[in-house]
Amino acid sequence: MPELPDVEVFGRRLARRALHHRIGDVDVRDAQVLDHVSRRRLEAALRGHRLARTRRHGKHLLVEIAEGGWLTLHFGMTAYVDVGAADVEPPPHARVVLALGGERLCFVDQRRLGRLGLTDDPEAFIADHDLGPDALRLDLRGWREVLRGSRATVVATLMDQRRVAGIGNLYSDEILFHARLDPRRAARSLVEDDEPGVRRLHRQTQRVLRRAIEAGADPARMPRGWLLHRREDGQPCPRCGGEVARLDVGGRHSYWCPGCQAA
DNA sequence: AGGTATGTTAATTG
DNA sequence: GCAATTAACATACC
Repeated sequence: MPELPDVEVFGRRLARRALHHRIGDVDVRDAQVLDHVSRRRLEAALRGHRLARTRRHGKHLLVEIAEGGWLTLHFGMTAYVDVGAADVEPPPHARVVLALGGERLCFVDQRRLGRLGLTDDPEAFIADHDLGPDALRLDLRGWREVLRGSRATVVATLMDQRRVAGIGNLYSDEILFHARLDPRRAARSLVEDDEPGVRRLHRQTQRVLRRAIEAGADPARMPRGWLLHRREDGQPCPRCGGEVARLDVGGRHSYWCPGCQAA
């Protein structure tokens, strides 16, 4: 599930409960989730040290280690951060568990596509991963640049982490729905002859992502009028009642309303 | 048993 | 070089 709002929520959870404690045991239960770092090196970087603050870029969460360095987390398809009391059993599929005083911090990942690593330099980390600007920090001018630079469709552009970081399948559909844009449309055509469309895209990206964060990234708590409750071919559109359609983009399914997302 | 899943990356094709 | 497509990764769920 983890797109920008999910990662933001994980970061806030961690910031609220896992900072400033002295780290005890570093229990790597499954080394497969370690990203180019050995158990030894991870333990040396963490044990006896403290987490100082969090920072998010797109779908990546970075956690500064007070004594130096940053922990990097990416959540793949199924990973999340769990913080609980030290005496409560970690959830199933906890892959890395840090002891933090009375608490324990878990990186949990059923499918093991998530990754946890270390970096000394967040900027270099972002550059190495070829990440574009974070979707929430992109202003109108930034959007024009992103769209102008792409020859792909607007839906592919939104999901391309190298162009703009943080938006995946679910939220690209939601944003385009509220911005009333046809996902198949060429990104560049927006800058060329649809300034109002560019403005809607900017505005709705902000609105949708912020609102999703407020809802704790839990779809059940998001507004009833949102498309994500109707992600199935033939479901009624929450705005016009027309049929939601499926579009296949890059091997996954995207949903939109041909009735209200004009070409 | 087979299809599906909100992500990333490499290989392939046009 | 760019964009689109496909497969692979790994695993639980329906």
